Amino acid sequence: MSRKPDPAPGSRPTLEAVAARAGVSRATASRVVNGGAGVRPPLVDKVRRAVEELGYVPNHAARTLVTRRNGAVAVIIAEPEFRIFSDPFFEQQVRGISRELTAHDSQLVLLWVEGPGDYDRIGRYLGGGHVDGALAFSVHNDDGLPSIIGRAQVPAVFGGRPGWPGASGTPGGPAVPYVDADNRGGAREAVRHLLSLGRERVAHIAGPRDLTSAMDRVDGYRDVLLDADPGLIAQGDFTEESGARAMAELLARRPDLDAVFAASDLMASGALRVLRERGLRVPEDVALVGFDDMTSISEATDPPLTTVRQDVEGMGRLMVRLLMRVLNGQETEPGTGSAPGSVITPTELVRRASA
Amino acid sequence: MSRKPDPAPGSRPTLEAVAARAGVSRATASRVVNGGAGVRPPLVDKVRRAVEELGYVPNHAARTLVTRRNGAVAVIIAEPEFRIFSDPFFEQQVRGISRELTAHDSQLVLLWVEGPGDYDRIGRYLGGGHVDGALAFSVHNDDGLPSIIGRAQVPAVFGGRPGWPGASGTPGGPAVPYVDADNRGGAREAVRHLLSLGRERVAHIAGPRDLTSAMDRVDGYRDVLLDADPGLIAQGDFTEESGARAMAELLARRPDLDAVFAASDLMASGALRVLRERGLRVPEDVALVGFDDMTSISEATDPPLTTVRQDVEGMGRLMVRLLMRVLNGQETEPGTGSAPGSVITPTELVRRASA
DNA sequence: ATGAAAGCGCTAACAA
DNA sequence: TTGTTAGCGCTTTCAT
Repeated sequence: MSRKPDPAPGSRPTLEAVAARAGVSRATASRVVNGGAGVRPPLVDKVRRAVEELGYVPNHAARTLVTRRNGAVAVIIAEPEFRIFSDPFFEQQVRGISRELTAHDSQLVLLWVEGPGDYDRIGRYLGGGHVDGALAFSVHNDDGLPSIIGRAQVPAVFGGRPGWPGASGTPGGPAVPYVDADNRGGAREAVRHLLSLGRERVAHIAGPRDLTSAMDRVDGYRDVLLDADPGLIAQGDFTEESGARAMAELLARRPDLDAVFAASDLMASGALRVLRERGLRVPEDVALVGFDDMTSISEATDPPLTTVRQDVEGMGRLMVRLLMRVLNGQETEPGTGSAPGSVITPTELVRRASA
Repeated sequence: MSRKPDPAPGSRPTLEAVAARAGVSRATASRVVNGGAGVRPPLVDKVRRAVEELGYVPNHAARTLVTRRNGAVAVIIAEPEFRIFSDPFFEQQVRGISRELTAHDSQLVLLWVEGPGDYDRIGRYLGGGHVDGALAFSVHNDDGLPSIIGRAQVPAVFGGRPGWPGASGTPGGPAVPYVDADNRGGAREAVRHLLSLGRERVAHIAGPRDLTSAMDRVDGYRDVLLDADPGLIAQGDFTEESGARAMAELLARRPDLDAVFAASDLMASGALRVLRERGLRVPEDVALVGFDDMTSISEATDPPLTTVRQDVEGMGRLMVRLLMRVLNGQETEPGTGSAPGSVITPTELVRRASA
């Protein structure tokens, strides 16, 4: 009877069906489905009821096709970080992202990069318009991810200040918006705290050289201790083990040190272990400050760690907000040719017993 | 000049543009883009070149609209499990899923459920046709997720045999395909191993009652020890702490026990701790077998744990394969009205020093 | 306030 | 083998 063949039994109802049932046009049905602004209440009601009865759910692809909005954001996680999901750090950041994305009615599409071999696939995906934007984490400087993202021309926000050129606004490379903690400021605060305690020989256990967060913390240390003996700085890699090694090194070079600022709680706990093995009391003989406030560590050590806290979940949420701002074009205002702004979130010194 | 207005500078080239540039029809261009079967080589070349020069990338939404295929699969993770990402178990399973999905040119969309309040959102998403199917994990019996997925009418595969009715093929509820390890068989093997060692009073530390995997392991234990003293079974919840408590309980009830089969390595390690505190030697006085073979635990204990291994990554991959089979309709063959099959993967006893 | 109609970019019959 | 054409389901001017 009907001109158009009846829909297959398994297929979902379309807007058309809703409109028919409500006795309105597709346009009106669409308006109602999208908020119903400018439609008279009785009609709104009719359509709503039809939607209900038919169990209508908008077809995403069709909508995307015309609106050019996907309602999805990619979160790119490279293997080394994923491994670190055990690291409360990452879990928290992803949780923040997930929550904020939900608040923006967007979905999280997880792109798991296991190696450079996956870059092609990722690039194709990003370029294919599957997602409105991407969230990535600043990994090591030599990482190829940034350029992949750049080529895909997809709006992106980084977690952590990227270390490659262009990130800081170098002409040539586009400025990438990022969200980072105030690592430098936090480090300064940690060191100043140690000085305020009367400590005079404050050592530093630094994180990996190719991580901007680690380097920023060294810079903060140096900001306060302008003329610090280079021998007071030892290199670590953010692991417990490296913290222990670095501590041993420092003790060998400067047995007279009376304070240590470690660039991560994990390294601080390693340092603490060595300190105790050597019979040095914390904080009496050596005061110790960590960084991150990973409570599973900082509250568990004996004594608990004084450390620098960063609001990791908040940083995750901020990444999303920044991205949304870019997506909504609020960054491309005609007057200001300004690049999308990055955000530095404040840190906070958390005093516990170790310093 | 042209009938259609020139595309906006920012927009991506369409198939139309590629076709025009290659001097062919859209249909031919489409054919080439999708493999190029049945198109003569010279044309294929031309089109390929045009694609290259224009940097053409197919529009996903448009393609999905007509093919009704998304190339995306949702992985639904509820908060409690996400937390367990620290659990190598989950990380491995998701890795398996991710790899297999990639092999099938599908994307992983992570749906993170923080609580029952999220069910609506999840249901809407699943129903909206954003994904071709869903992968979920069998959580506790009272979980509402299964029904959400059922209502959304989206093909799904579960990790772990669901505990709710219908899962086992109860009429009324649709049978949900799942992938699970042979928990019962593995448990039997563990207990038989203990018996083969000459042990006569084998106790069991069971996992949570609302987890089918845990209950299956109890069943396996009972299969072998038909007339076991109920006092030889103690209740745990898969945590280290609960394993310790259960061990203490067992020792109080049956000081004469000479073997323990714990339903998880974590609980086994807790039991081990208590055993040693009581001055009991493992395996001399009490032989101990765990389950899971989480090497970070089983290889680290002293003595290392004899345990039952399951191929977790493989199970993840299998979940995807099963789903793909459903998606490709290979399960709906006219003749067989059979429900999509579930898969039970074999386990393997790994002998170390504890038994 | 509502409806008619024009596409969004692509695939898949169907023709040629 | 290639091209023509008809939609997929939706949003959005533009009329009314």
